[in-house]
Amino acid sequence: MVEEIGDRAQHLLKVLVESYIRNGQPVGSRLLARDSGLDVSAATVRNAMADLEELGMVSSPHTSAGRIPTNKGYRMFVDSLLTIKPLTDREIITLNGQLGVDGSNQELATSVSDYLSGMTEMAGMVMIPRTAKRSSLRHIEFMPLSDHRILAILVINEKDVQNTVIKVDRQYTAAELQQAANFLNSELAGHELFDVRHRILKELRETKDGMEQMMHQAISMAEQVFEQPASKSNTDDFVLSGQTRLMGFEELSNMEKLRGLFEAFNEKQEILQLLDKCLDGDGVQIFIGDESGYGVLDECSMVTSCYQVDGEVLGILGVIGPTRMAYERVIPIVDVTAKMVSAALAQAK
Amino acid sequence: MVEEIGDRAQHLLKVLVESYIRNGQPVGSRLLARDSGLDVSAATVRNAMADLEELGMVSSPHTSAGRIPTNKGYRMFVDSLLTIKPLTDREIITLNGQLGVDGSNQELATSVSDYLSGMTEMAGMVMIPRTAKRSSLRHIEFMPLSDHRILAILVINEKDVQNTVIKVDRQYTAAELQQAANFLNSELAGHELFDVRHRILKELRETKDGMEQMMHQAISMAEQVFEQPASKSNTDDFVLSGQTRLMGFEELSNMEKLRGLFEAFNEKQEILQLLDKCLDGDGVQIFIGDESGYGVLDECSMVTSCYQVDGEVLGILGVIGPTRMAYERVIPIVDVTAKMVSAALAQAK
DNA sequence: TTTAGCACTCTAAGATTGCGAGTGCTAACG
DNA sequence: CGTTAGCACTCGCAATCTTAGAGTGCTAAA
Repeated sequence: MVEEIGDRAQHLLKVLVESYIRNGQPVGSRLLARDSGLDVSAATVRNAMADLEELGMVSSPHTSAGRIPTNKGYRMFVDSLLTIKPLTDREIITLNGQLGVDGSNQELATSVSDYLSGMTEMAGMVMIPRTAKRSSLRHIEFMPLSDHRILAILVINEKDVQNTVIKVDRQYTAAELQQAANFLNSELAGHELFDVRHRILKELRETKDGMEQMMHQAISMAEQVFEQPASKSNTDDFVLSGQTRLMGFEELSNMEKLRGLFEAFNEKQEILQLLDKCLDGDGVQIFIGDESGYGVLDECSMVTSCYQVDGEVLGILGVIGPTRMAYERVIPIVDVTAKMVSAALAQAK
Repeated sequence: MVEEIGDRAQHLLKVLVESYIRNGQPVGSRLLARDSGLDVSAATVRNAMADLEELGMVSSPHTSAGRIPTNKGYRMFVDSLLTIKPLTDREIITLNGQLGVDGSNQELATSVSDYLSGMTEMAGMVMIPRTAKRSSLRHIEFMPLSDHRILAILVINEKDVQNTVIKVDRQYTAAELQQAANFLNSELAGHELFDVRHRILKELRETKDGMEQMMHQAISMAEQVFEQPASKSNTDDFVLSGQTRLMGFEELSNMEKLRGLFEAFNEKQEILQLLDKCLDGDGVQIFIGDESGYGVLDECSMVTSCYQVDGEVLGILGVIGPTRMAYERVIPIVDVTAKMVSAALAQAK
């Protein structure tokens, strides 16, 4: 099971991947022998290549081209061969300047995503998971609409606003709704959304009898309100930017592939699912090619990391680009960005 | 100034454009002579073609290819030669089924845009102009945040909510803010947004002295609130869908062009500006190629129409696709869609 | 004014060729 | 036994050439 790879072969693989990432050209034995720094002949390198090919680390596009890394080769490269290149101070300062904590989460996410895209020249993404355990209800408000409908406005977490239309069985006056909102605010404000969903139900069951009619109705309205956001607000907490940069890469010049990719971006749903998987892992995570089991990402890799406050994961950010990307640069960028976002959020709390 | 084109030449141009739209191939004189239905020889057609070329209606990619229409040729075609093909009843019914008036404007716009994209197999777009004269303020509400900031929530037009963070010079209590909101609501609720922007200023000036401190402050808060939305909410009232369909067209297989186009979609700003121009015109309007003076739309055309209620224009909708599109189908689709949206909105009012 | 005829032009698609890069194999070497 | 040099072989790429076909413009006749 354990695949044996000699030190020299490992080194050669490393140099090969680096060369291929730099030039995008299949790497031949002569060139590799020269660039490796080892004092061996091309023939020796060829033997090593044959071994690596057998292990599925490299492959040749055709008989007389050099070798290119396979996904498995990339995997080995990033897992154990990669030499990370730390960010310069200047780059870190730039990032810090971009991070405004003033705006809403949406705005923060957008600016971070832009930053990631700009630094890597690929597509940047930031996701705020919908479970959002940290979000607490600040205030709730009702407003009568026509046709037995009510507009409910939730203020969450200091700066985010969410609104939902619910339907009720009769027309309510503004005063009635005010009363209902007052009641709900006194009961629920300050609690976390997750808890709210459960406390509501409990309260309804337990104190069903001894309550005023009005409160009864207030609670059933609240129920309606808190049912929806889980599915509806899903799409709003994912920001992607710089997609068009991906059009510049040769490996994505196939229109079919590219179209599939962009359609996936539009769907969001599937990408989100994929990102969900990263929530568990700590530190930078990398999906190479279709490791994600997601066809359209064939020739792409995702480099992600989660950001967190007080040890609790708040979300995921990262970049998406061609598999042939400069990992040694991209990885620290994603890593540092995640840490700085974490810090910024902690400070803002 | 008036360019003379004989009846036969016009007919030939029509057939040529139709043929080119269908096949995407330059049209030669022999084929054209046959398809035109006229009883003339290819040589005669050639003479006519030479005239049309001189007038700038057609051009040949190279000496021995057929002719293709120029933008000017397309323009003449859609202006005076086109035979519109009405929609089938079934298509109209489908559209009607898709139009839900329940949701917010945003949702309505999305579904219409999807419909347009689906029917034409190109990109659909729906814009709600930001001037939004019809939108009236329903309710305003303040909520204290930390650091001398206040969250202002506007309810507009029955179902849309907008929120803005403003900064003030001191901390206000919830009660104070409630009082301010009450005052503003009594003064402003029910008025159109456009008017509100102006009434506020007036009122400030005129009654400056005889007012309570609180109201003074309320007004200056309101000023801040109504300043921002003009620029901020610009981006939210434009929906585009099916962009990826454009990737299927040969004329857009040039990566540079395509990228420019998609970047323009992301910017939104410039497209909106363009759409603004259509607001004046009545009925279906068509931009062919770079008539818009907007480089990235080189090989594209836009077909738009505005939708309105009570004779007042509410917004623009339309499709964007390659210049070589089936106008005789697209035009009625856009036309009918605009009318049905108008009707749906009138009914909902 | 229209038409037929004709020489001419240009492109797109094969076919052919040579070159260069790179391989795999084998035999020799330390 | 790992390493190396040598060599025949394969393959793709680009350049060159060829050919077929489509279409044109021009001219002269109807």
